[in-house]
Amino acid sequence: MSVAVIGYDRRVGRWEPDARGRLEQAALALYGERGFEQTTVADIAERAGLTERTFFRYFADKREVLFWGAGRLQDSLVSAVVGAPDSAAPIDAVIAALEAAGASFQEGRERSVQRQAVITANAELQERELIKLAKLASALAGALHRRGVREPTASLAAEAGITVFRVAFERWINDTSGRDLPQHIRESFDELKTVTAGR
Amino acid sequence: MSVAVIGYDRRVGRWEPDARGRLEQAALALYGERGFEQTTVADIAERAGLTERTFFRYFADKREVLFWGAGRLQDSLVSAVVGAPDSAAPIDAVIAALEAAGASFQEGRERSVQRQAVITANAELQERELIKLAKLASALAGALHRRGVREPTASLAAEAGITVFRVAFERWINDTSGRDLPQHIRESFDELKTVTAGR
DNA sequence: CGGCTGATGACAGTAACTGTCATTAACATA
DNA sequence: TATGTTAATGACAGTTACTGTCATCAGCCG
Repeated sequence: MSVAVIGYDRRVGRWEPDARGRLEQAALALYGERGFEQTTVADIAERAGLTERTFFRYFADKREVLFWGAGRLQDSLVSAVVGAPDSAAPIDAVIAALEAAGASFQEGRERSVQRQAVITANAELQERELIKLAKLASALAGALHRRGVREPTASLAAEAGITVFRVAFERWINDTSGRDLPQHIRESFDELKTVTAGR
Repeated sequence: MSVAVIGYDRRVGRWEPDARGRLEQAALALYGERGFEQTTVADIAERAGLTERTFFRYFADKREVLFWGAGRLQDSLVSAVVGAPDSAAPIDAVIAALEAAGASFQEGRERSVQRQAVITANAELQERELIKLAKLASALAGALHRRGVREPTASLAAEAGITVFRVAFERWINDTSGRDLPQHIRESFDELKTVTAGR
């Protein structure tokens, strides 16, 4: 049994620690090696030294391994928007929050690139990504409501912000010039302003 | 066998005609009655007097029944954008196309309301809707490219247009004032302009 | 009349996900 | 120390979406 082999002596509790982390690591590795569809949950569980059933105790489905981190991102964005200076216009509060969060992506760019390659190669994963972004937009609209912003202004500012982020993120991933994500966000936002400006 | 019962005498070919239409009708009815998850493909096939296997010959998956019409919408939007006057700014070409397409939704508003209720009640269906809209945005960006618009302007104009459409569509669905979809699109677009305008 | 075609059925198979109960080291408490 | 409780996992059966493959057979065409 690999469970017994892998560092049994170091184990404190009854089981090898960090089951969730091991599952995540196994899944990401396999998705990268063979692709998402070609990886079964049984494969992942086996590599992690666990069973399929345990996988589904930690992740709602096979896709969620790649996305459960989105919750933290959402929380930090929401508090940034809520805590923005009263003087900030809705869209500026949103963009500033995205820039700040974008900065923390900077360090793990290579990881983001690989993750995005897995997602881009699979339609199901793109669907999941889109709904996470939609929830993010919805949460940001809620944060704007807390600032006293009304509809449809709040939704449009939040959705426009997410649009800027998506375009900027894609450009950052494919960027060879070394510009960082916050910078791409600023540029895309400026471009959006230009695009929507009446003549 | 219900196949034999349902108008056997009127049948011209070997089988009851319009298998696809019968499957679609059965699926929409069942999704409305019991909800999407509580409906199995076997249920749908049975009501249509066909087998599960045949369902999957017409629809790639259980969700696609609700979305295969999106292809036509996309085609009409793309040709509207391509055929817009040279003088039209990118975003205006997109919004005009959406308004025109939106007008054709007007007649079947009740149908749209019911369909949207089914989608809103199910996360999987929302995912599919989002990816259809994303493809739409991508196609619109492509249409703008054909007008000589460059990146990131094309993507941003297309995505911003889709954002406007989404917000407008939601408001139209929940509207009690009787304003039509094109009008909601105009209003949302104006609001977006205001939101993104620098002070 | 006979051969071909295309829509469908029959059937077996895979894999994602769920429900349920059993197991057992660790821990708490008497 | 004994004993009951808990929490993480395993075992296992079941459902259902979806796929591959081959059989069927009415209608059409030569």
